[in-house]
Amino acid sequence: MAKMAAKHAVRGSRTGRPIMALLDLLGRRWTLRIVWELRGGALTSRALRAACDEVSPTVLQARLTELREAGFVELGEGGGYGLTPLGRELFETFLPLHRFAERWQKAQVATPRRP
Amino acid sequence: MAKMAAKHAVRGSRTGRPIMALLDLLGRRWTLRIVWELRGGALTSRALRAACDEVSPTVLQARLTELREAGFVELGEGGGYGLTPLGRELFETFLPLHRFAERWQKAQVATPRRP
DNA sequence: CCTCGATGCTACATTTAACGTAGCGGCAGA
DNA sequence: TCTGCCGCTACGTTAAATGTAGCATCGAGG
Repeated sequence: MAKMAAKHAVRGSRTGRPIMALLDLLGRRWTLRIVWELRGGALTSRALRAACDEVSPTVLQARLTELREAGFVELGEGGGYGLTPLGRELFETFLPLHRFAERWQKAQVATPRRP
Repeated sequence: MAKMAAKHAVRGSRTGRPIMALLDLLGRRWTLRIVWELRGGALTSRALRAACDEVSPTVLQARLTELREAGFVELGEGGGYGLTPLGRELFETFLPLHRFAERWQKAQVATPRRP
């Protein structure tokens, strides 16, 4: 199998199942977090970096590029990154995760660790 | 507040916001994919590995351990990994992503790439 | 008993991704 | 002009993922 495709094709995209491509894209470090932090509106790259616990700008730019190519994020006219309408849809798609996360934490403390 | 569990605490767990911990956990390679592949029922470690495009067993075991500690996955009596009730809830939480992914792919081909 | 095959899981060397720090060119305001 | 922030990049270091091989264990068949 040749390496094929451009820089880095989304893993799983060759399967033809878009869910695989999406799961791979979102399964990279900071990707989900970035979308989450942009939920309240556009942020400058530096503000976004601060919101993401001071990610290294290398990864931040890489993720932003990927997210822009995926059509989820855009760089506004006057600067600042924001979600596209599609990106906002994506956010709302996994928004229920928020409430789930809280129930999960309760289950965490309620469930004993490995004995 | 200090939960501070085992080896590597989930990044973001120190923020006290469970969504951060969850986003970090799910934002690791193959984690989302693993949950996805277990949606149809339990799989043996090797079958799961095959389903995940032959991930290296190192990462697979690491993710399975994390997912088990998180209470999303369990190792059945007679062998084979399966989702716990909580894990199934998690899956159903980001199940809408599936339909979104297909709309996304259409938007992908409709949107011009880099000229 | 003894191999055979499959299970869950690990070792380890290599490759890749992420990190951390510094800095670039550009542009607006003081 | 001199700050100060903008988006973005270079580059050396550290951490994670990959790929291949193998271990111990168990159950079914011979």
